[in-house]
Amino acid sequence: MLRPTTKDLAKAAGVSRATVDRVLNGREGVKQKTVDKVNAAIKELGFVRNIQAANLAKSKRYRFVFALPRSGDEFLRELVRHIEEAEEAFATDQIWCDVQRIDENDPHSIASFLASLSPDDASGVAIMAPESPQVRDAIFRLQERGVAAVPFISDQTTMETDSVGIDNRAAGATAALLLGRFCGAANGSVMVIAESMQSRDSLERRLGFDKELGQRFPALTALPSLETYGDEERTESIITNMLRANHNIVGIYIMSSEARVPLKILSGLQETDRLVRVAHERTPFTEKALNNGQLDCVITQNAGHLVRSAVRKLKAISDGSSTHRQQEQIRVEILLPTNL
Amino acid sequence: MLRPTTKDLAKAAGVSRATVDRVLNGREGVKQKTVDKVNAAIKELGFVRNIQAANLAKSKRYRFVFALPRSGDEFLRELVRHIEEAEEAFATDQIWCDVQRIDENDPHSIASFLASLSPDDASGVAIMAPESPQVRDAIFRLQERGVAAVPFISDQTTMETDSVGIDNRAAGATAALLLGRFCGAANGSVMVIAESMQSRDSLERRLGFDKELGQRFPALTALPSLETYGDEERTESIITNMLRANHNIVGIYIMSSEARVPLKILSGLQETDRLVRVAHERTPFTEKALNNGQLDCVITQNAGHLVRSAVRKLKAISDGSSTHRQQEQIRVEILLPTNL
DNA sequence: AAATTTCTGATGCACGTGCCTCAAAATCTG
DNA sequence: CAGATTTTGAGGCACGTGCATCAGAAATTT
Repeated sequence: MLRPTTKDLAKAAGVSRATVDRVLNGREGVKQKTVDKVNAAIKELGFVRNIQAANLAKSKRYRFVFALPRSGDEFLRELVRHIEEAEEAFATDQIWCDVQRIDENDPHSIASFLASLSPDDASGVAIMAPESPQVRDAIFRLQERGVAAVPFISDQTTMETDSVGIDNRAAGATAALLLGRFCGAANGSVMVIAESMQSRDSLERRLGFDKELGQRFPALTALPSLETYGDEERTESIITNMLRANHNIVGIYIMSSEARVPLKILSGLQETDRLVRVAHERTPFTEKALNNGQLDCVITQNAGHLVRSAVRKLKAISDGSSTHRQQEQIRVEILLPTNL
Repeated sequence: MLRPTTKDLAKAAGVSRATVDRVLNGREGVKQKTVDKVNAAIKELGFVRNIQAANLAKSKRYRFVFALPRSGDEFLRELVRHIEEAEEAFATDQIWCDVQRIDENDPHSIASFLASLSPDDASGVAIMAPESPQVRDAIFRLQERGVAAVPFISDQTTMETDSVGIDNRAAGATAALLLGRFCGAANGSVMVIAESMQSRDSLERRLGFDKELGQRFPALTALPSLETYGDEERTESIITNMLRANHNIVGIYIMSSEARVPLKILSGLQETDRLVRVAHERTPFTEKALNNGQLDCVITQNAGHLVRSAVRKLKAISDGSSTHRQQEQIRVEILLPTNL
């Protein structure tokens, strides 16, 4: 019933607690033979280090930094809110969380920010920034210095196992499937609106979307992606132009994580009522849009889960333990007016 | 940067650590005035009890029992799997989990099982059983004895705030919305299959389903619920009879949490290919069915989340702390072949 | 065999809290 | 005011682990 302690381990291995301690914490000056004996005992007894007690002894505290883009609209605000909530929820685990804004389009400044972090400032960092060689290198050097790091929401190919976020191809495919089915038997074309096609996330969503739409709904054609660059005027003009040029549009897929502006523009236009509209990310705005029928469906990743998963992953890396895969997989969620 | 300790509290309140301790742990023999002083200091310093250290001192271990129905098919198996996984994941928190099978239709035996639990055996129980006066009373007495208890998946009206599970009306409504939209412009009727309409869960799903279908899809009519009682032969006969009697069926809603048997029977029948099929709960079987097109959509509650949420809730009750609402709300998830 | 080096054991303090005892101080009672 | 009672303080041990020191044992080299 009780978990074995280091004392039990020592007895079982026929060594002293001091030696067990040396082995557990990888200190040198222990014969291989003795190390093996201790490891055998660990296995035999099923010893699990009591991290609470260990942290207490070390008076260890975790400080995790969320490096988030400086720009952004509602989705980002939601993230910050959830980070603050997580800070409270994890308070009993001696975990502090901070948000640090970074210039997502300036790899150099991101890299130098990461370079400035020492293990004393932060036990871990969750980084939301597009992939770039500088950032990738900075992350590696961080890890070498003993600071945990996980890519957050935006992919970094280099470290896929530890990244926190959804499978964007699956998200795109899901959007296609729902949009297609909601269109019924209609045939026509689908407008796709993105913020920018530079990021890997957008590319993957588009890839998944096209593949699924092509396979399952031959009657529907996806139009080329419109890129808003986060500029409201530009958004308005490209959308109206696209609608003018294509009279057979039956659906709209808003791929970017900030849906407010494009959707506002669409709602202002005539004759777009019958269009099936799918967007990404739960925000106060998309919730309202679902409820009043401006959106038919929202594909989202649970912002709270994202944050908590990042925290748990960072803590696990810090502790040198492993998290449970299953728990940390972020699901592609589908939001309808009925399941908000 | 450091969290204040009981020592700091004592100094701030101008009392000794012993008195702080008496106040924190609600021991008597402290003047109200002193209690107030300490509480004021707690607030002022933002003191948060270090539960890890406290548990260490008490050498507290949690044992949580999941009381699950003896009968059941794949969904229940999934639950058990997740409970075992949670046991590992929570090992570092000194938490043990056990599964105890109960006779879900015998309130008396459930009540006597609950009555047999003492705080020494279990720090908390998650109970999956239909509502009944005996069970409700037994739960109350458990709580009085200092054993935490949460209703698990199946509702107990009496203690709604602490229950772990989805909003079944929302689940039913979501099923209706998807089924309706997937049917396109067709009109006809919808077959509804349940295990039994005795349980509150089924009633609520049906309620949500009917309301949504009625409001949004006047062209579709929901037929009366077919009850399988978990009996395969019976299931087969009622389904074939229903199909024979209604030639305008366009969709099927399998409301029970075990979809395997009904769906197997449907697949064996001719002419049911074009029907839109919606079922509940993710299991190896429903996953396969989604992939090969036997099911169009699955409404589910994440079994892993359910289990972990129950554990966290039980622990929080045990600790006398509060969990964060947001995190513990179980979402109505929608599964399509693209987002498995 | 002696000297040196490498390895191991014994011991003790620390972390923050719970819980216990004993004595001292404050308050109340008659 | 004395005596009884309630309230408070001081101190110490425990939980399981990390970390440090020092002495002694074992292995290796000279």
